[in-house]
Amino acid sequence: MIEVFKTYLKGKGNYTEEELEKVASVAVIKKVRKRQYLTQEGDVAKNHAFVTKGCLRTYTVDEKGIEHILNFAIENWWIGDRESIQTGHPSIYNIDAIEDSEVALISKEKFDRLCIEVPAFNDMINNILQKSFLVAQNRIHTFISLTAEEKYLSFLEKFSHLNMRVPQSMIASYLGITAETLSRVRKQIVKR
Amino acid sequence: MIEVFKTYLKGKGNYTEEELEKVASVAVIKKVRKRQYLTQEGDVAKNHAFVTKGCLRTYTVDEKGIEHILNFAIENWWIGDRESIQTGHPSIYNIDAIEDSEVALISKEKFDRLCIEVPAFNDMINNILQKSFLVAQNRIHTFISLTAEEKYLSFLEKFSHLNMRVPQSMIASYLGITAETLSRVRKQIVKR
DNA sequence: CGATTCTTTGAAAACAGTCAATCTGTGTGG
DNA sequence: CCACACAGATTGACTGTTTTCAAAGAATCG
Repeated sequence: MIEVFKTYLKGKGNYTEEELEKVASVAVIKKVRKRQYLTQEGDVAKNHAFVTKGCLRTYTVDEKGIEHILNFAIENWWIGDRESIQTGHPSIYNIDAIEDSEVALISKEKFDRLCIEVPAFNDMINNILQKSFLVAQNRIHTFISLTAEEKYLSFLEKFSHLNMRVPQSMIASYLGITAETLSRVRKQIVKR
Repeated sequence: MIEVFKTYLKGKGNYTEEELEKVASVAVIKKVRKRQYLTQEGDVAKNHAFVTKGCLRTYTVDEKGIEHILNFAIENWWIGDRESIQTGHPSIYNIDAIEDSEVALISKEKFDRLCIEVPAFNDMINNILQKSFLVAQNRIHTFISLTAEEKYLSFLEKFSHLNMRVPQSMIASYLGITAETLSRVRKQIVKR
């Protein structure tokens, strides 16, 4: 499945054949089965992860035991707690698989070295960061300005492919509403 | 006030004297009076802005005329719609001054050239981007997991300095709640 | 099929929003 | 210096939305 990663790299940057090999060679493929953790709250995250297959999520669990999903990642997305990786502090997030999945792991050290030694890689990562920031900004805007129903509709517009793969209760969590509310919201939408 | 910018640069990256001058020399100082726009919805943003004095905000106005504040920026913060600057699409945000302010403007072209010609600048910008992303991520987490009161308390912990300078109604908007709700929340907190 | 997970539904309670009125502090012009 | 206007904050009464809790119904999987 390293091919998925290589194909992705080709599409995202101007890599020479050599550089491509260099990047791909440091990645370690790992299978993560449904419900299995990639990293857990309290761990110090050591790896950046690129999803080659399946679907994972980043989330926290509060005192009441309620899960709050911060992100989903499917094929061709990156996942991982940048904060913990960079700072070396324990992560506050859990990451686990929603489907049987496969990821390409790159350790912090190797990742940082790639950023220095392969300019195309560095540029690619910064582009992704830039895009991630805009997506986050956008999501914040939905939280401060939209109702539950509008948030769901906006989610469908942007991430309809996720809607097919992820349980509704998790989408509700991602939107910051309860599963019951989402169920009712959907009923309302269908009615019209 | 360009000195504020230079001091900031010195603290944020390993610049030679030359590089420092090069960066500072492309910045154009602009005064923005209270309530004056820096950019308006529909404009194509042309400049990155660094705040040397005062306080500005990024916000949208919905169909009902309600303002939704996405960000504040005070001294030593950057502000500007990266999306519009990069893509050349009209901005969906308004940026205006909350206090009489002063910003250092750097045009897209000059900014991009600095990123290429001054590695320290490029690194600094990417560091800021990384940090901005983490802050945004964190804010998203407050939206999906906290009540109005908890969001306000969390805001106070992180941005008490803003609390002193920004009207409550704007903080409410930033938190995605109404001014009335914030007022009641504060009353509750004082009671205890 | 039985077990488990996910979704839907109902009723009541909690929470936040709306609208309108009042209060407070600040600054301006006469 | 006072009167007045204005912006911002508070309060009350009411409405509407969302959550909570509990139970019942689908759907999925071994």
